[in-house]
Amino acid sequence: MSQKKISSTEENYLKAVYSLSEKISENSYVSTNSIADEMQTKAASVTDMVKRLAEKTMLTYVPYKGVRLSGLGKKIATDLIRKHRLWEVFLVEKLGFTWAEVHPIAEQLEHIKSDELVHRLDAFLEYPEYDPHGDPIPDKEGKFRAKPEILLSDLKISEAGIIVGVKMHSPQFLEYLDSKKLVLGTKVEITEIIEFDQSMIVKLENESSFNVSSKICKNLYIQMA
Amino acid sequence: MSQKKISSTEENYLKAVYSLSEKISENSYVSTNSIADEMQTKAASVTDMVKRLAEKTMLTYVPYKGVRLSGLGKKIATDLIRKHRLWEVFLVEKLGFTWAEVHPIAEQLEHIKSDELVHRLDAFLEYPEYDPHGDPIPDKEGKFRAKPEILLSDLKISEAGIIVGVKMHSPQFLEYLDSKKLVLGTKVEITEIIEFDQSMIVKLENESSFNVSSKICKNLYIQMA
DNA sequence: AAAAATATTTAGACTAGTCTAAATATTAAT
DNA sequence: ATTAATATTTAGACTAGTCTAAATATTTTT
Repeated sequence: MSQKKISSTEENYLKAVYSLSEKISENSYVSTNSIADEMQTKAASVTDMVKRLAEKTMLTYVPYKGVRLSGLGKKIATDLIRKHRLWEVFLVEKLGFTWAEVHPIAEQLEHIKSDELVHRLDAFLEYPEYDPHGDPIPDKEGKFRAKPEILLSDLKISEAGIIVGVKMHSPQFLEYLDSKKLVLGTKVEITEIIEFDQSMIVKLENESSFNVSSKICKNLYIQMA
Repeated sequence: MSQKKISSTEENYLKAVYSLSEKISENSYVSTNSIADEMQTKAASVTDMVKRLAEKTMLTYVPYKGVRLSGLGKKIATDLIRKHRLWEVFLVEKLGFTWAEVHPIAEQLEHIKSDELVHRLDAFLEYPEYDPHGDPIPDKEGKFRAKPEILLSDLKISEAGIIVGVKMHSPQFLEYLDSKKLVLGTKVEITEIIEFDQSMIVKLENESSFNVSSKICKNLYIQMA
C-alpha cells in the first residue's frame, strides 16, 4: 500500500511543494523558483527533480508554469508532516527537548520508513492532536484538524485569549517566547495598543504586564477566551 | 567533536568492517570480499569505498590485503552500534515491538545525527546495559560491557542456566524462540543430550520438557545458575 | 507592440555510489 | 616452480542529485 521507492530528497521536494501550495490559491501552480528558494537550491536542480517526480506521478509539471501535487504526492507530503509532528511531540514530551530544539531532529526522523512505527508512536503519545508549536497533526488519511487562525495582533483592547500556536518557528523566536513566558497555554489580555508601531501591552495571568512588538503579535496564534 | 560529514552509506561500511574485525584475529586485515558479502554489494564497489574511507582516515587500506579500522573508524562504528541498540530497547520497551521486528527499523534510526538525542534517549530508557537480544550496549566512549559467552550447547547434563542472549538474529529464529517460550530470562535445565544429533532435552521452570535442536543450542547464550 | 527585465529550461559538467567486464595479483595445487 | 584457481583492482559506464552558464520563454514596462 505505502509508496514503492522514494528517496528522502524526493520526499523533501514534495514537502516543500505542499507547504508552498498552502500559501497560494487553490488551483494555481507552484513555481520553480519558489521551490528553489524553499529548498535552498538552484532553479535548474528543481526543474530536473520535478521532471522525475512528474514521471512518478507524484505531481503534474507544466513547463514555464510550475507544478501541482497529485493525490499521491499530497499523501506522501502529509504523511511526512504527520511523522514530523509526532516525532516533535515525542522529543518534547518524552525526552524533554524544548520546542526550539526539535525541528532539525524531527527533520531527520520523519524519513524513517515504517507504518507500524508511526502507528505505535502515535499510540504511545496517546494520539496527540497538536505538535509542540500548536500545529495540527494530520491523521493517517492526511486530514487536518482545524488550525489556529486568530493572531494576537487581531485582538482589540481588553480582549483576552490563550496562546495556542506560533506562526514563525525560528529557534531564536521560540527561545525569546520562553524567556517572556509566552508559551502555549498562557492566557494573555490586551491592555493597550500602541498605534505608531502596532505593538501591544499584554497582561499575563500573574498580573505582570509588558510590551510585545508587532512582529511577535503577528506570529502568535490565539484561542479567544 | 563529533564527525565532520559522513554519509549513511559510509557509516554502514564502517559498521560492517567493525563487525567483521570482531570475527578475526586482532591484527589481521578485513578482506574486500568479506565486506562485499556483508554489505550485499560487489567487491569493486568496496574497493572504491575503502579508498574514500582511507582518504578520510577512518581506516587503513593496503591493496590486495584488506583494511583495518582506525581509532576514528572504530569510534564511528561503536557509536552506531550504541544508537542501534538503544533504539531497539526503545522499540521493544516503549512501543511494544517484538525482538524479531526491531532490527530493520533500528537500522534506519541509528543514522539519525544528534548526540543530544542519544544522550536523552539513553536517560529515558534508564541507561540500559543490554539490548532486547542480550547484546551489550557500548558506552559513549565505545567501551563494551562483558558479553555473554557460554552457549546452551556448552552445558552438560543436569546443568542449568538462564537465557541471556541470542547469537543469531534472524526474525524466523526469534519468532520460533518466542513460540517455545525460550526468551531472555527463561531458566533452562539440561535433562538429556542426544548424542547422534547433539540435540538436547531441556526442562523449563514450568516443568515442561522438550527437545531443542543443536542449531538452536548453539545460538542461545546462557548465564549459568 | 517592442524593449527590457525576469523566470525558467537546457546543456554540459561534477560527485557519490553503484555495476560489469577485463586485467592483474595472490594463493593453492600439482 | 609452474600452472590453475581465486581474490582484488582497474576501466568505463550508469543513476541520482547537484551546479554554472547559456539559451529561451514569459511578463512587465514603456
